[in-house]
Amino acid sequence: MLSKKTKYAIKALVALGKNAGNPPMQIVRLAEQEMIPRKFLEQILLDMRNAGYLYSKKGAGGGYSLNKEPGDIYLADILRITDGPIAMVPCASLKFYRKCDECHDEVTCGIRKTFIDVRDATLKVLAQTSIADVIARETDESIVN
Amino acid sequence: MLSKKTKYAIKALVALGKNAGNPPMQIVRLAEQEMIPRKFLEQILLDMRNAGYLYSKKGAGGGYSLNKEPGDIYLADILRITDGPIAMVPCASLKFYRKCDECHDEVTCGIRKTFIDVRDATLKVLAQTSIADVIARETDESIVN
DNA sequence: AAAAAGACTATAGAAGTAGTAGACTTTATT
DNA sequence: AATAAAGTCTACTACTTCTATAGTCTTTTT
Repeated sequence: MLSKKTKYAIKALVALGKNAGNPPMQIVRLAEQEMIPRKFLEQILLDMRNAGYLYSKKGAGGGYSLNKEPGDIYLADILRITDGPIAMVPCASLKFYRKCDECHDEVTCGIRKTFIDVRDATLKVLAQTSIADVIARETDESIVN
Repeated sequence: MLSKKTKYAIKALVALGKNAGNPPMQIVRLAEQEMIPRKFLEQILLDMRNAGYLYSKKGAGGGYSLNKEPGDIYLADILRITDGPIAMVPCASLKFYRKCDECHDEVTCGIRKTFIDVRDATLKVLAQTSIADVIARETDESIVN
């Protein structure tokens, strides 16, 4: 399951994406608008900023805005910042590889091979879906289930 | 991330699959062989048994064996027993659907639509991979990464 | 100087995961 | 019939991670 942190992060990026062109948005406003606990959102935005996705400005008239085009921010990258690995087992992770505790022989592990397939299938979606895509889909009612 | 419970469950099913034809396997032996804490494994096997995947026999000479063909036990079903939903958000789950707390309008939610795609991609692998497939892949060294 | 914003660190509470304990039931063997 | 060998079931504890909150500091504008 996605953490709330990740959901909040995506919602914040979407909101900031829609706000592009306008003056930066303050944390408080974003929090209210998206129904996210203010101080929690603060941390999340900081993470995203430190990862280069957001630009922030202090002082009166300051706030947050996107530091990239919405079309260049992919969900896979966001998830990795907020939730860590995308793979379901550490030994199948591309960016957070770690040996599984329970695994003696990784090369012949049937479980690992299967979950590498799962990872690839998941990434095929998440690494190709950008914030712009998410925004575009919001108004597209063609997909029902 | 997969819970240890799920990993243990898969390993146990694989071991029991390989043991098919022989007398049932005792929990203690299975636990030792697969390096799974005995009492924890006990619970897991019970769950799998109550879900119809295992047959158990009490008393001397008793133990556990598969109640289905290894080819008829799919990872998706196991995961659902041990970890619950496969989707990354409750509102995108087929078997464990629940409304997301943060979501006002589900129909137009771009996040939901994307994670339905992820769910489908994941299921395409997990609902088609059986314990028999996992066993088969163990000896197949053709897949390296 | 004051006010408006974000930056950063620490901590607390809640929930979920992993593992342990123990008493009970069924079955086979002697 | 008694004993031993298994699985059954429920409760509980420890640990970790997630969610959220608090407070102090820094920067920028007016």
